[in-house]
Amino acid sequence: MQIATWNVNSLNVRQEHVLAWLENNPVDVLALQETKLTDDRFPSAAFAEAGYHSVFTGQKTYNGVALLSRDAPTDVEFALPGLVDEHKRVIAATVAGVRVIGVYCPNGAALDSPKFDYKLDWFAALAEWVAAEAAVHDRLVLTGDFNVAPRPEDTHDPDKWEGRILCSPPERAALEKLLDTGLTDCWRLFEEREGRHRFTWWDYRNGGWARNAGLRIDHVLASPALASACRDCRAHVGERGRKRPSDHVPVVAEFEL
Amino acid sequence: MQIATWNVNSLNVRQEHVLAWLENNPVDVLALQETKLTDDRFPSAAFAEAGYHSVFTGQKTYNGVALLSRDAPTDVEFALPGLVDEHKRVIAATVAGVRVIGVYCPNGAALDSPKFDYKLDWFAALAEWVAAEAAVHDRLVLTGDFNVAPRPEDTHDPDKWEGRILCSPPERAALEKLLDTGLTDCWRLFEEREGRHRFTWWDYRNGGWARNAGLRIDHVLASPALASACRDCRAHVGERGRKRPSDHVPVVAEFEL
DNA sequence: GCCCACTTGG
DNA sequence: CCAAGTGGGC
Repeated sequence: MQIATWNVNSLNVRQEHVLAWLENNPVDVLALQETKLTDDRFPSAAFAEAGYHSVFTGQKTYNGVALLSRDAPTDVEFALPGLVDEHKRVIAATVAGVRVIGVYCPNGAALDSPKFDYKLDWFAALAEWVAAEAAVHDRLVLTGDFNVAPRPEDTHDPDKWEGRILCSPPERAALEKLLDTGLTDCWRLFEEREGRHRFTWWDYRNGGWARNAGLRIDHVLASPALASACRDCRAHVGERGRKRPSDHVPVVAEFEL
Repeated sequence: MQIATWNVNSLNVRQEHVLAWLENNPVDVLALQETKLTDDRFPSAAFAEAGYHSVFTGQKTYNGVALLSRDAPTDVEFALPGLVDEHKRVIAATVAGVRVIGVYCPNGAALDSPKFDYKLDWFAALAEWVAAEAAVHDRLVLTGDFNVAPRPEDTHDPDKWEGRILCSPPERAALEKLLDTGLTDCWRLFEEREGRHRFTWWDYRNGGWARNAGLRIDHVLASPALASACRDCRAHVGERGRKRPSDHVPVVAEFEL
């Protein structure tokens, strides 16, 4: 079973990229972030044509998440319980016996911004909910754009990034708390393998991609039952080099179930 | 000798259209309107590559005119003398012994708008200057987007257009005053010929092109010496059907000199 | 409708 | 750098 995540930065603009990628990579589940689409505009028909069910919750201009799946999703939830939040950042569903939670975590803007406090509160609410879900679902995947690079080696330039937004101690602690609920960052199981690329996001600005100035901020986190069955986890870095790319690339984890 | 006019509605967007069209239609002079480019951004090099000299006067967002020519232009003028005008709407040059005046006449907005008064004042100043130029230059062409359809038959639907902006009596009188200086509307010399299309502009709105709801508002006006040498005048209507077209098409007049 | 400038978010 | 919204012009 393959489960993937991709922050598409506007599904309107990236719809053809996603369809083409799914054609070549017929994963079982794809979590999308930053669809930037209200639900009435979600292109369900195009994905159905490609053999995918879709569930989604979105808004104009910002945020918006979706889950595409080959098998029909059940027990769909469209928000974090226990947090009043205008932003559409969470969607969960059970697919083929696996609980999949797709998230678009807040960016945080800057350490001294109110948005940073929102980010930490949001992670705390997520951790609480994921702990509850993990208690119920043996097979659970939490995936998406976390806007946190967990370690110095997950940045192209630790001297530049350590302590800054996406790499600060409070953000890393917040991510760590998610892992403390018993989840494994699947990518780390395979990072020593050949041909593994280290990053999942490259800023549009300052030629981030040309300079390989990236971060690893998109993750697939798996419960013990799934982590032990994980056979691969990689970023599809080539997508960043296409025309009109998203600034994020897909990350795919494979499980032997 | 072929002299053409084209309101490109942003040369930034239409640069490739113009280059492709010139490749197939290597006219001697092409007058452009609505370049919407400041002079520092005018793509002279691309046109030089294609074998054209260029002179231009433009501004950000609005207006902007240019003359492209195979032969080097001389005696270039960049404005209407005798009118203080922020708008870059006029450019004149002598090319191969022909005085070419390229104009982007004001639209006028609506009959009761101050912009309408500006339009009439602008035409009056143009007529005065053209009369002076015509006295000096035997071979003279005044061409561009005049934003006036001279006669009912220059509209797709006279019942709708007569009396309205672009077709009102004062505007037609203002255009007539230009012709009174001894100029001929070249298109009328050939309008009975087969395969002649009647319009040069179709509104982007309401499927103007699909409905052939056009107007003839782009003209080539020639002095007697040139009018008697005129062998053809036609609109290149096919350009309106291309991808991301301007709302205007090129109009080409041919002179046997 | 389409194009531009400006703003906000990242 | 890229995307989306607003507002003006035609």
